[in-house]
Amino acid sequence: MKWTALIEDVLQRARQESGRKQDRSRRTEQQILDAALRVFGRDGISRSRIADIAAEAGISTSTLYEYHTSKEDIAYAVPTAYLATFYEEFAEAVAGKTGARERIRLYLSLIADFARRNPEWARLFYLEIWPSVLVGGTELSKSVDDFSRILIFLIRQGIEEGEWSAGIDPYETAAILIGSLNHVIITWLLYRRPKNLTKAGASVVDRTLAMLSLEKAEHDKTETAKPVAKAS
Amino acid sequence: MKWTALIEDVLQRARQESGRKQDRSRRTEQQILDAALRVFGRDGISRSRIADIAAEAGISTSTLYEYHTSKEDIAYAVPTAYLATFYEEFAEAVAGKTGARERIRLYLSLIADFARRNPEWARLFYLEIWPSVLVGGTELSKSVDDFSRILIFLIRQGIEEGEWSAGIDPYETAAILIGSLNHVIITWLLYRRPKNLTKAGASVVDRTLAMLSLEKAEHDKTETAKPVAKAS
Amino acid sequence: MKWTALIEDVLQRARQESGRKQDRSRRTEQQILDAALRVFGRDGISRSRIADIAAEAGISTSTLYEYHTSKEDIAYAVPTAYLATFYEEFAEAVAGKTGARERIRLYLSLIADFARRNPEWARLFYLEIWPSVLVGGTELSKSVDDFSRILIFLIRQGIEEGEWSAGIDPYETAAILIGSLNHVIITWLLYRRPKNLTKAGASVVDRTLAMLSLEKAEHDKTETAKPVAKAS
Amino acid sequence: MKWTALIEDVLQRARQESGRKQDRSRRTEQQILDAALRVFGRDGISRSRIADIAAEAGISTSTLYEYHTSKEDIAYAVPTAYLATFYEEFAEAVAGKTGARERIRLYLSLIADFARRNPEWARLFYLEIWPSVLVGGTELSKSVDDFSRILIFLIRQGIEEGEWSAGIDPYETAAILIGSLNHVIITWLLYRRPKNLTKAGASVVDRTLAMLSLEKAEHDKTETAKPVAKAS
DNA sequence: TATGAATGAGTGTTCATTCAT
DNA sequence: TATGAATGAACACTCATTCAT
Repeated sequence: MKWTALIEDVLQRARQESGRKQDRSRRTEQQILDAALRVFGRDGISRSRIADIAAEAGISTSTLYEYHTSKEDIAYAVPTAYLATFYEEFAEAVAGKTGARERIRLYLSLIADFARRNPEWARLFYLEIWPSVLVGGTELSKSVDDFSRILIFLIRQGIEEGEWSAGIDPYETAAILIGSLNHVIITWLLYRRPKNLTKAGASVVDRTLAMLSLEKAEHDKTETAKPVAKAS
Repeated sequence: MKWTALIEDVLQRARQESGRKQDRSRRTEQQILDAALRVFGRDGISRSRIADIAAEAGISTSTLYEYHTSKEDIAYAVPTAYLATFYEEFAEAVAGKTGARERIRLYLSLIADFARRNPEWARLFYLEIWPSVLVGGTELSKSVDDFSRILIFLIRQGIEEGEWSAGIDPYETAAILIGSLNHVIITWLLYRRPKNLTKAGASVVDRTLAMLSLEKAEHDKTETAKPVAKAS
Repeated sequence: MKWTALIEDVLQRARQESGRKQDRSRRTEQQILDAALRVFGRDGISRSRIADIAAEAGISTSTLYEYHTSKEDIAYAVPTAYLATFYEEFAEAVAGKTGARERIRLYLSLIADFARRNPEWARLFYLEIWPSVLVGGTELSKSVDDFSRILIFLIRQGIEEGEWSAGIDPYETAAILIGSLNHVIITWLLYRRPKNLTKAGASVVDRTLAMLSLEKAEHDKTETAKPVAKAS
Repeated sequence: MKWTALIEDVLQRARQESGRKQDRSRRTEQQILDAALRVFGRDGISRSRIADIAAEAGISTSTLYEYHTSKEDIAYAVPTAYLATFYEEFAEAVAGKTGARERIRLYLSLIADFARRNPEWARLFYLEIWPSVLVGGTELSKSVDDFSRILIFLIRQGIEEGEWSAGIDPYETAAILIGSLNHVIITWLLYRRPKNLTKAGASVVDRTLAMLSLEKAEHDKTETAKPVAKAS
């Protein structure tokens, strides 16, 4: 699969037209999502009451049920909507970039920056949604999986481009890149430290990427050494 | 603070033996914790019902209240108990090791292995407890913090021992080490992949440690290069 | 009151044409009644939702309210409409018949046959409407009462015609005739047994009527016997 | 199957030990059933609120749920309990009777009398439960079926005893006997007429039984006539 | 120590009905 | 005439927790 095709695919999954046409509906829907995010972020999903969400959205409980069939449904709709925005942002920003390394750099930095700009969503996503993607099969869980999918794709691309060693496990590399970043983000969400998440995110991304380059260099050295040894 | 003092401190906090003396009580208490772990792991903390835990433990709900004052109390007791076991195991195993690098290696590998041996607890800990350490101030949250504390301590020690660059941020290094490992563990919890967690854990630990060494080497080169450059 | 007057009266009450003139309205009204019958028959009145009825009728819920003021209103309109049809059918068919016995025979047989031809309505009528005619005073409840009224009238007529004993209670006789038939109909509705309701209905009607005749004969014998006894 | 075996079977199905042992429980259970009967009888099952039942029983809603898992469950428990009582009463009373005719007479008369003595239950049973035995498979629906089963059994026995014609359909005969009686009972429930249900019930039972005897006599005559005709 | 019984406070969800367009 | 949108009033059911024995 090509890069453009992958992005298209991801975008398509993320964009979920609500089917509603009328203007009023659209506005209400947005109000609900905003309200839900605020309430979920404040109380946590399980402790949130839909009555609160409705009140926060300025509508009645029953109206909320006109838009979402259950509490669970809302709990999924919120991250889904934001995920879509994130992927849109990324798709736009990545257009100018070539080379796997640069793309990964952009991707991971954007993740951190997006979390900083949407802290309530990030809290919800990293502390509640992600851990419970257990409930597989949902559209959402696929969208979450896309997170890794993109990274894995780019790592493989980087290997092809000779950026990183061919011998390494892409999944492990992905774990290092995204795991490190996640840890920084989660720490920020829990303790608001380090102060500047965007900077800290970029820093850890640059560092891990640099380490991967060093690893490649080291690897190349060893590889080259062997033939020489044989030749002698 | 010295290493031994740190470990002592951590152990002390973790060991929170409940004052129960009688044998029967102890057995019942253990049954409760086992049952709670199973139920929490299966249904998630918020969806678990204490009636279920009591049933699983083979006692009546009211009896359960003789041992724990509330649901929250149980939710804390379970991870606490395991955390204590983990720290005990680590304290024992680390006794023979010297050098920050070796200790970190042991520490992180043991984390992965412990998760593999106690998957239900790991599920609970990584997907529920950790993300919600929000509720700060508790003894538990301190025990969880000890996780990072030990690592940070060892990284600092490593820096002192000249193992890693002095210029780096220990917290970022910790984020890389533990974030990578966590990601591997969580992936395993959610998808049971990679198959062998102990091996995969050790692998990612070795790799990140190796990368840190390369980083140090690179750093040293640059540092040494400069004076040379100046000298020229 | 004369037979023709009774029938006229019954017909008039049953025919409660709604004032709608326009063609489209009429068609929609019919669609609503059909839909309501289907939904009521399927889910039972109390568990039916008007949203379902509207959907089944292919219109919006709000449109349904243009035709009926409430759920109760629909619940009455459906049986009323069918009851009217039934009485029309009966009025037409009975025109050629003379004699109370023949008329009763026709009446009861038609009841069974009508139920067979309109099983959904029958289900609604026998299992929901009839039992709850509790809510008296309505036009509908009067129409339901007409059911018995007609029968009672004919039984009295039969007594006058010397068909049955004068000493018997017409209400009890009616209970026997219609109770037996109802039981057959209800059994059919619940278990679809006997297979052929029209036949089974006719059979039980004929049998009960025959039994009434035997009773009359027996009665006459006893009555005649007595004077004879006295004479001796 | 023998008569005694049939009765045993019916009784066993009807008697449903609640499993509760303690005295307080038993009393509460009874209070619930009494309250439910009152409320159901007053408002109809679907319009009854369990909060009302609980209040009527002098307990809290949640306590009610300790005894019954759902509203439906209560709706079944009430008629079931009374049905059990009825079968007990019948079993005791029938002990002294021999002969199918006498037994049927007792059976049907007892049905009417039982309805008179328990009018709230009768209202519930005849106007709500019976019509909706649709929901088959329940223990209750079997207990309801036992109603007919007993009658059919006795009719067959009567045929064997030469009480009634062998040529007739027992199910139709049952429909006549029980349908007539039901109609009388339902009329009484709806309009409180005739005043004395016990008497009216006994009357219609006696009359239908008498009619069946006349039918048999008539049948015998015809049967005997034929051979004679042949002999000539 | 153990438990059967009881409960208060809560909450997600339904549905008939109205209203502005 | 038709309907999309909105809602108030209910209501069944849950569950952590207490208390008398």
